Amino acid sequence: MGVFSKTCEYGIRAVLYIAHRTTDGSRVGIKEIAAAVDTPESFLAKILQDLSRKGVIQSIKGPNGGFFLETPSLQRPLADIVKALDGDEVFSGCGMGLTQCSEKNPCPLHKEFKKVRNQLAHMMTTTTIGQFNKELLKGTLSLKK
Amino acid sequence: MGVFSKTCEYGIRAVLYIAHRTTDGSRVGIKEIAAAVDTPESFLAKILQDLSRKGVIQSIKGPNGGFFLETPSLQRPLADIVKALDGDEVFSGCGMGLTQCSEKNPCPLHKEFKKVRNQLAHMMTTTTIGQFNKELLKGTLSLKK
DNA sequence: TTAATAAAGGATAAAAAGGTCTTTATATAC
DNA sequence: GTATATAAAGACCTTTTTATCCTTTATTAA
Repeated sequence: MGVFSKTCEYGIRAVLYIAHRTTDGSRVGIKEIAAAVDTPESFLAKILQDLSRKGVIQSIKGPNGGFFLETPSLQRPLADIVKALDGDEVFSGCGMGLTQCSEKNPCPLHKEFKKVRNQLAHMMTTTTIGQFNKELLKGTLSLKK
Repeated sequence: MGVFSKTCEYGIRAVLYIAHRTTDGSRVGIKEIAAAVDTPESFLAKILQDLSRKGVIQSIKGPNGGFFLETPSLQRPLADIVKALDGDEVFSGCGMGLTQCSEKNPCPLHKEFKKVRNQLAHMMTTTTIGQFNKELLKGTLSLKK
């Protein structure tokens, strides 16, 4: 088990792919996306459908349709993808699974785990969906395997 | 989904409980442990059985038997519990699920995610199983709910 | 208006995680 | 030895996650 679910891993990869492939208002189809980020096509379709319903990405049906990102969407943090797919437990939950864990009623790991959580949250909220576009176009960053 | 699996969350809580309850060579039974850390009893039994087989904790059957920790076990890092139950993907895996992700073939998050991972790994390898015993005895730290 | 295209939606299946129960093995006390 | 207490082991069951497939709906273009 990684930090994020498979659903979320696939989602992040797909959204970053869509971001750098559609800067010009064009759209990209599920087949191409799934191949490019190496995920099961119909499972990814469900995930993108979900992200589209939640407004993280945009989509249009029919010929020349597909998935794309409106310009403002490129400024959104990656954390939005995670929250949409996995919820925000990973950013706020107790490391040992205690629901009542807090400053007043801390678990043994509370203080230290909070630092890690916060660093993860900070990283995912300051990183935007669009910020890797140049490097993805250059091919210096990978989205598959 | 949190950072660790339920199995692992339960395991950590149980081991810390055993640690502070058995410093004098005594043992503690599954019933008491499960109640104290608020987990399903027979599921926790499986988890402790696994940790015992792997040498993270010790156990003895029969009357006055139960789970306990040999003195050296108290010095082991919490990371050992995580590795035994969840493997070490959480400490070393790619944030986006790429198996080939590396310095030479990095995913977009590689550099930043590595910092988070390393902080988590550092925290869990420098924290020992026995280090919370005093506070647990005092009752200033919580292991349930 | 029709045909083609592509995502949305729904039903289902397979695999993994989470959880329960019963039996067996082992240690202790009498 | 016998009875008893306790963890180990194994067989199950349930829920969630991961995954597939088929039908419907929306859009476009001819």
